[in-house]
Amino acid sequence: MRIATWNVNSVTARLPRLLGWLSSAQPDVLCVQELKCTDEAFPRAEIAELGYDVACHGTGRWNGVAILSKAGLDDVTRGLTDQPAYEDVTEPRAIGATCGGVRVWSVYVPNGREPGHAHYAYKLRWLEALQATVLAESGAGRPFAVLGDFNIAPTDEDVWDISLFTESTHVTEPERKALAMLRETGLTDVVPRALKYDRPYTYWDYRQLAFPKNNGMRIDLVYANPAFAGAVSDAYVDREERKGKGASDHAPVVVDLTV
DNA sequence: ATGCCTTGTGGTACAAGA
Repeated sequence: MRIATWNVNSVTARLPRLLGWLSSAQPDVLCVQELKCTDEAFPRAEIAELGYDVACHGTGRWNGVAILSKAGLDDVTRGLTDQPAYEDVTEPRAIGATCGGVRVWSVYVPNGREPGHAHYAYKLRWLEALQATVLAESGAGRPFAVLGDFNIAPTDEDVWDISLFTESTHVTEPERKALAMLRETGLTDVVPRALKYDRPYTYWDYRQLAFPKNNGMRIDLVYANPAFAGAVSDAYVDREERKGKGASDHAPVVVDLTV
């Protein structure tokens, strides 16, 4: 089974590239983030034509997550248990489903904006809710993984120049502690191969030639329980999809499983 | 060339992204 995650930065703007990538990479399951559209506006028919069942969770111009599956799509859950709100809005940032016996969550962790900002505190609270959901669902022998845009670089090596991040989110100790807590519940960081250069970055800013300079970050992660991680036969970042006109600023992360 | 930001919304700019 091939399972992938991709922050598409608007599913409607990315639709031609999304359809092309689904056809060429042929994932059985794709976790999508940053839909930037309502469920009504989601391009369901075009994706269904490629053989995918769709479960989406979007409300409009910000956020939005989905799971596309050719392997079954059961027990869909929208939102985390006790998911915190931001400015009184519980945002569409998490959706779970069971696909061919594999439980997956597609998540778009809040950005945080800057340390000290209310959005940063919200990010940490949100990660606590994610941990509670993981604790409730990742046990037993069923393959389980949280895939998505975590907006956290797990180590200093996961950003192109750590010296530029002294005042920034994505690399702070509390954010990394939240990832460590997820690992302590039994999840493993499934680190993909880089297809070029030495680090498997998944995001490059649109500005300042970040992609040609490989000024990237690894923030799109796959956190898997032992049954999932033990079945991984390969994992890579499809950086080819970051090239050219009309690309998302994130590249897909692809994981192959023996199940 | 992988190439100097992109998106949706609302209105002829702006917030948000990380």
